Amino acid sequence: MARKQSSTLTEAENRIMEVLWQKGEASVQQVVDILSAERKQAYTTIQTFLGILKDKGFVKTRKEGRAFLYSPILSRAQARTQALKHLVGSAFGGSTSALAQHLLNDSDIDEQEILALEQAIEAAIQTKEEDNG
Amino acid sequence: MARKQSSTLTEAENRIMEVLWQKGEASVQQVVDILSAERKQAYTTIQTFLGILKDKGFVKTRKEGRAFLYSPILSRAQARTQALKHLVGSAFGGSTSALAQHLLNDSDIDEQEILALEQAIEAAIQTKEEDNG
DNA sequence: CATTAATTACTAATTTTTTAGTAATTCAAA
DNA sequence: TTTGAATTACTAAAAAATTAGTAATTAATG
Repeated sequence: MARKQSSTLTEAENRIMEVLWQKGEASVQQVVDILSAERKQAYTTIQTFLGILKDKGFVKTRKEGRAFLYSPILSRAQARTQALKHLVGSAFGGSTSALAQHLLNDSDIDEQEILALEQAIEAAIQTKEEDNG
Repeated sequence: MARKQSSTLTEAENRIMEVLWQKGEASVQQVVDILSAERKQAYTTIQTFLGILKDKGFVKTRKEGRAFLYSPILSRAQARTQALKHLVGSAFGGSTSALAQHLLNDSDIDEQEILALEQAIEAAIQTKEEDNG
């Protein structure tokens, strides 16, 4: 027996989704061009991954002339939520608080960022209070 | 060509490290017994993973009678830092702030947890101020 | 219309991850 | 001291992830 398929985007999938999120819509060739700046990859490699993303329901296509144009169905926020849930589940015992604690105490987040975070939290609390009446 | 080996713990590796973190030290058999409550796995499967973890330098062994006892070299906090860094790098464009923002706005963290988080942040700020004089 | 360039569809191969079996060893007990 | 159970060492194999090649198709252009 063997492993089960990843519920979140794999790294290669994520790189490609990043392009689609940035551009909104792109052909295989366009993705190749953009990714080639950082990382040389064959046209057919990108094509394969776009096919996988299509199969998984993360992108949709429309035909423009001879080529397909790919666009995201899964949003960046959705992907982030999935990835975060996955990490919290596997590495933080399912506790978001444990993750937060870790961010504050053990990781290399600096004071500047903590203060920014605090303000974000204040804002979030305001919003939630408004939501709940 | 193909993918490069994961820099962080894989899921199966993590499950086993979790046992070692909890117990401090354990034999193959003990890990099997503990994990079998949740997930039936062959003795040799656990043995293989402990070998992999040894190769990767994440655990060390000492011989007790006929059996080896395994204990963590990599701490849970270190593993969490690695996993978090990896996630922030791949899914949050390298920005810890983006992760924090996401936690507050887009994920399903509830108000209770946000309040707890705020207190943790207050405490963290206190600590950092003390550190910096 | 034939050639060519881009694109798609299909196939293939390698590494990692996950899982487990078999053979050999070792220590204890009958 | 042989038997047996636990353990190790080694091997195997399948699914997932990553990468890319080849053949077929399509559309434009000389």
